[in-house]
Amino acid sequence: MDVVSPELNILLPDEIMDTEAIVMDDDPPSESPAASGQSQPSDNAPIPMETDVPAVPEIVSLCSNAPPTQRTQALTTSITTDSTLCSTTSATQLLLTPSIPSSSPLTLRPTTASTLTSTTPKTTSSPAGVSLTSGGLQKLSAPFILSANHQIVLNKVASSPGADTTRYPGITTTTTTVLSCIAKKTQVSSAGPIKFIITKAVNNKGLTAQTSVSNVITGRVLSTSSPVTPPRTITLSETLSTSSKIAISPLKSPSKLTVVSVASQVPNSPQKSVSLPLNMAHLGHQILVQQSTATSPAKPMKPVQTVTVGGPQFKTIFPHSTSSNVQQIQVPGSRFHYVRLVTATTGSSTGQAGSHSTISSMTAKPMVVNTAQVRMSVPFIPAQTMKQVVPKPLTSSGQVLTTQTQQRLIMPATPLPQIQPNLTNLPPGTVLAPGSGNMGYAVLPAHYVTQLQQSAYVTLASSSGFSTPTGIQTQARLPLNGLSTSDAASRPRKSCNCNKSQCLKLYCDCFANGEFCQSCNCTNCFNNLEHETERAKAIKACLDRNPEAFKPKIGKGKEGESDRRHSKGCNCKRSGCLKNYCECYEAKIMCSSNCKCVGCKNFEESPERKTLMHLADAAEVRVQQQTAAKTKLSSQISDLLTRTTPAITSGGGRMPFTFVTKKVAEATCECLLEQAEQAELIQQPQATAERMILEEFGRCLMRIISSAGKTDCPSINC
DNA sequence: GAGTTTGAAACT
DNA sequence: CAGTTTCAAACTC
Repeated sequence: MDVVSPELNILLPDEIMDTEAIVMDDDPPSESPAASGQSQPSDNAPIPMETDVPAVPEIVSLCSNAPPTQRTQALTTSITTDSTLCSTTSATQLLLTPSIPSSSPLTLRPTTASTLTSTTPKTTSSPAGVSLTSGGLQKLSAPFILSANHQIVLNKVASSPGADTTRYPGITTTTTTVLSCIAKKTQVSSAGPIKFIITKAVNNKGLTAQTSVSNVITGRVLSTSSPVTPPRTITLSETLSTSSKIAISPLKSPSKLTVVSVASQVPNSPQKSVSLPLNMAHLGHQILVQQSTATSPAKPMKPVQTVTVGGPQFKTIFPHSTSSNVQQIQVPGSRFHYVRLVTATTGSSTGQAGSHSTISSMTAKPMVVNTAQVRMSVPFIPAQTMKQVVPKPLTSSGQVLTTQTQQRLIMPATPLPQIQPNLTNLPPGTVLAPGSGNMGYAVLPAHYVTQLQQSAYVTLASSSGFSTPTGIQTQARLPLNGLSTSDAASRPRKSCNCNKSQCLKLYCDCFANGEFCQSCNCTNCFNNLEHETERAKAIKACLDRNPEAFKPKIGKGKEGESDRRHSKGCNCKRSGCLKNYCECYEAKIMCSSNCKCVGCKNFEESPERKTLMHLADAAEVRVQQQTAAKTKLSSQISDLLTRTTPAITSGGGRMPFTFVTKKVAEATCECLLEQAEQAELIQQPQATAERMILEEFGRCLMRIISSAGKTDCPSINC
């Protein structure tokens, strides 16, 4: 069956990260009969961001039309297959298993096998009115294809009491329905099994067992033939929260469910449509569309908010009412930091603040996502502070989108130049309008946000956008090249010195690490927000050359560092792999069979390596000793000062110099001056006078010494 | 700090 | 895929 046990779900995050570790479950052919006939392009390579997704909940939230009083549900559907088609067209229906324990994950099962062969564009809609429509996948018959790494998150909060809940039977909550689709490019293997896994992410309270989701969400997943690629997951998570938070299945949440394929079909429902270009899958973008739950029941969400792909009106809005609006997403193993911009809690939505959203994929077209409200998460630089994004009021359509029903789009900043906003003219960080060309998204590196913190807010919105203040959130570092998160966090950010690459090639470490250049020594740098268009192109070019380009080169070892190895291997010829020229040595790992190095000395038994290790250890010991010595000395000095200070006033145990206070010195000087005056008065020769003064000085010293320990403040009397 | 060496990335 | 060039970091002086 499509349902994955909760235990298995717990493992999902790691599995998702490690694509190889993920084993696709073979679905009975009956489940995806149509899929067999279809062939999906498997060209897409997983995007680093997407591959790292495990930690990041990928959510497509479908706003439910349930009454506001109902609790929010987030359904997370995980597609575990390598090649995944999340199309609205698929006939597959998801069913919620009845009587699911509150803690137990929700199970959606496709009532029918997903049809991959459908040539007509199809639309999937959540009960909330969110629909995914496949626009032009004639041959693929898939509404849209998401590469494995891509995440599409549609999160809507159902607010309208009149909303159609029938499609989501059992789901009574009006809160947030989240459907996350992570689709990886897949080769269209002949019948790829489709699996649905729906997990109740947070709370199951409102969920009734009887609810069937079949109509609500239809997902198709084509299993890829490539063994290497891990299955992708689409997760529908149900959350109770009425807050603006995006329902995200916790990384290790036991409630997480894995759904192989999910397709929602809600034809005819007015919906926002988001068209995703096929190539988008290549880029591995994450798209998060979330409609936050309306806090006030008085304002039911409108059933449909249409996002038109390719439409000029794609809008991205980042409400900034609170710092909570920005959610940090840390993806283990990924160099990118994702920042999830979450819709503000409450707001007045006017016009068609989309309670419904439609995502349509068009085969050959570059994707244009048009949504009144879309939020995006972008890979971020680690340890950066995120800043606010303020939604701007939409002016063009005359619709005012409020934070309540906003859809959020999370996308990697990198790929998809088609949807890349033109940020060139934007003041850094303040407001990001949907770029020239219909694109309503923005890529914000964390540090950039930090840089912009002084700005009142950062707004990502369509040209007509909204404006609202946003909060600030600090991001954690992502693991970098096999380094643990903490290591990465401790790792000082290196500034590059690029001159000719414009910091848009992998030569540039900043760029390679998915970071914007900041405080670098580079010249003619394009690795910044001002050149986001160029940067996006460069990223795409890199990914075209090597889909793994932004993935960590050092695989994480499962059994310790010994298992860490360079995914690609080094190619050293002269360094013996014992210098930092060698990426293996630099990563403090030994060369492996992946390496093509010549004269390698970076292996376990290498005497040279051992010598270096010993030297390095010795040096480290010396450094540690020096540090310890400095620390000790500093501590002693500090302690001494601490002890001596009170001794001045208290007396006993004082250091000798502590008795020579200013007062004592002045008294001594007076005594000496008086002695000199007396010598002058009696007309003593200079030599005698000097002797008298010295003798007096000696007496003063004796008095000081004798008074030491006797009084708090020695007195000098001539 | 300037110049050299090195190997990954990019290019052909 | 292999050979060459470009590039920036690592290294040396």
